[in-house]
Amino acid sequence: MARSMHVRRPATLASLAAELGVSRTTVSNAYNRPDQLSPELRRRVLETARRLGYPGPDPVARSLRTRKAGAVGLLLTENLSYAFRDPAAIGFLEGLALACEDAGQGLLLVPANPEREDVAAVHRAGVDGFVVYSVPDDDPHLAAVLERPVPTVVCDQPDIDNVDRVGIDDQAAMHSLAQHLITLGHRRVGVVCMRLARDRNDGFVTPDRQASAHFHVQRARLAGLAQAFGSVGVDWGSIPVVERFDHTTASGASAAAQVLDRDPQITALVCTSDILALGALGEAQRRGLRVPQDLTVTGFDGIREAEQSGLTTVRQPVLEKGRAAGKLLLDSAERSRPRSVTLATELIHGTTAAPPRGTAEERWFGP
Amino acid sequence: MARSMHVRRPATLASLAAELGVSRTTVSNAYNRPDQLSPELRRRVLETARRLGYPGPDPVARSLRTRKAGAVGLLLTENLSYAFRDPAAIGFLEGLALACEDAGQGLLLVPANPEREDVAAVHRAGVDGFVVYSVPDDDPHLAAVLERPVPTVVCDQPDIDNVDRVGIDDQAAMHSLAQHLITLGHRRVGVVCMRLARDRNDGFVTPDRQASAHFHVQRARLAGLAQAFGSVGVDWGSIPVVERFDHTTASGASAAAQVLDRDPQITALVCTSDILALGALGEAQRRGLRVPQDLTVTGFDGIREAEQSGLTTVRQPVLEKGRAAGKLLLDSAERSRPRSVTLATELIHGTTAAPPRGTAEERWFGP
DNA sequence: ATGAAAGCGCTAACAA
DNA sequence: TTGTTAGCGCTTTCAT
Repeated sequence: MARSMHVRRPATLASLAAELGVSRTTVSNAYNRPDQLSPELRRRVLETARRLGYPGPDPVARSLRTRKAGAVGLLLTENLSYAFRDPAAIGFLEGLALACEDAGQGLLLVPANPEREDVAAVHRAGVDGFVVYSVPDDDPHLAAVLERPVPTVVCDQPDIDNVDRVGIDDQAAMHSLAQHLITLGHRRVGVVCMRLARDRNDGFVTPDRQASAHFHVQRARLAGLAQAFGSVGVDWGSIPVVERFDHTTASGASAAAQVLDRDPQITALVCTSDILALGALGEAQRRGLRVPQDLTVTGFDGIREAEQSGLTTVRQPVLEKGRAAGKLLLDSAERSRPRSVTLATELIHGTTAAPPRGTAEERWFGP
Repeated sequence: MARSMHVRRPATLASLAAELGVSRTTVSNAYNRPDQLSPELRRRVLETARRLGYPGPDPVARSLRTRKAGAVGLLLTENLSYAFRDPAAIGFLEGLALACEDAGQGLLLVPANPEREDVAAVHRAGVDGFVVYSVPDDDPHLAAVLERPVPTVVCDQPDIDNVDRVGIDDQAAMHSLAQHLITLGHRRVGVVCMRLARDRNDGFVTPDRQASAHFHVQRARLAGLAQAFGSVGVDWGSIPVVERFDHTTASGASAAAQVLDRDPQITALVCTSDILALGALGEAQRRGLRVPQDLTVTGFDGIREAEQSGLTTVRQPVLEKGRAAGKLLLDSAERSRPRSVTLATELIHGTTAAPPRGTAEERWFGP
């Protein structure tokens, strides 16, 4: 297969028009409005274009003129490549990609490194709108996005003035999971959660930090737990809650260890994500704790790996979330803005939750 | 969190300059070259910008002027969302994202639906270069990319004039896997392969179609097999080769069934991808065939799921491939083009390959 | 069916 | 340090 040689842009629409002795309009029409042109002339234009190595109208110049980039920007909290390591994020991406595909729009992954506060990439992104996926509410990248005069949809985020939103009711979902554990008889529990703010804090979390977490999702899930357990008389302040910056099974394992070391008497370990829960499961096994007989472990998200392990968790429709975000953004019918979509979740009764040892409940539910 | 209201772009660099009574250059410098400006003036500019709701220089206009889009385009053979369902593609994407991130470049997923021959998305993409991942060599999207006057890197593709390339030696890798099977004693084998061309052909494949496959990767892998088995006297034309358009475990299962129905005597089933092999494993189980005692099954890629199943396969460094592609593209040092990177592969001796039943080899290797 | 004129919003020499 | 001058390459009324 051969390729024509051209290092520098060899021809422009204007030079092509000059060569042909026609106006720029005509050449433009040859590409964009074939019907505005005699077929014969169009053929001549296209042929001359080929001969001159004219690659067709420059997309950037066209974008400037038409005020349309033909792409949607995606802002992620994490290193760009993280999106491809977290199953939940992958599901979200797939859904979003689906929506973009349907609309013939590109999907631009914006490199927003949370370490550097380099907002330039947001400014540089030539897109018609942004989707923001689960970033801390004080993220400078988010602020930069909101300053751009393009429509935006935020995911897993609290309401923002005049901005569309899609998400789930994290607090209610976690509340119902907690309720389930309470019904089983659990009162003395431990918690493993994801990053609560931009600073790294691998360790125990004060109630204060819980309440003021900058990641909406984590704050809401913890609030759901605190509320449910608080309402049956548990002193939430005394419950060990351990935070991890990195979202990996290894983090889940080490966090679980930290909780279990602090209070070996806990009967249940609630994790705010499946990934963390999977790690916790590993740690339990390492310690010879049988799940669920000796220890109940729960997750959140409903990723496939969790399902395969029989994890008790909350399933959320990640793909749908992505698709909804895309649809919302691309559905430019400027109806009642801002719009808000809250998707349903489902409590998954897996095999990793059971009544605590030696309780009356255990006899009812079987050992 | 509040957001300023502006439906239409409210201000431009020019209007801001006018308001301030300074030149456009000065405003531009305030954003792009802070050092070319007295701090005081800069402060005034930025403050007035905020007051007027000026969101900073328009990225598209800037791109037009600077001839830099700050993004890399990715062209995939499949529906855009497919990339997020195939583990190998995900690994590639992760690697590519890593490289982009390092360079502060965005990654634009170009919606190239293989069904429609709609090349417009390629023309519309405002990018500084393209990475093309495993498309058929006659794909019109590929042709469109090659016509764009930007650098391009192709993956898993035969050499193209003047275009950088990264890949593995598919033929050699498959040859060595075949050699392994031959050593074990297999002669009567069946093959399950991925899509060989743009048309759907779910069924048996003629030798002709094998040799003229438009997907380089599949063609090379089949060639490696044919060569290895041919050299020990196997009549490759009599070997059942079944193709599947969709790349799923379900496809692998049904293709395996088709092969086994055609020739129940085969001792080994060679699949050209792990996904297909995983499906084949399921089908074998369904038929009560023990692997590897009754049937040997092999894959290709080395995805995690394969590793977990103990699949005998060829591991290729998908993440590295993505990263190498990105580096090649972004490393604009215009050295000796075209450059070509061939990464190493590794034969994984899993637990799904053993000598055929009742052979001398079986006695040597154990049952 | 084709052309002329008027920018889209910005940056980069080069001057002052 | 700041301003002037020229476009980057294209599309789009509005005429003809």
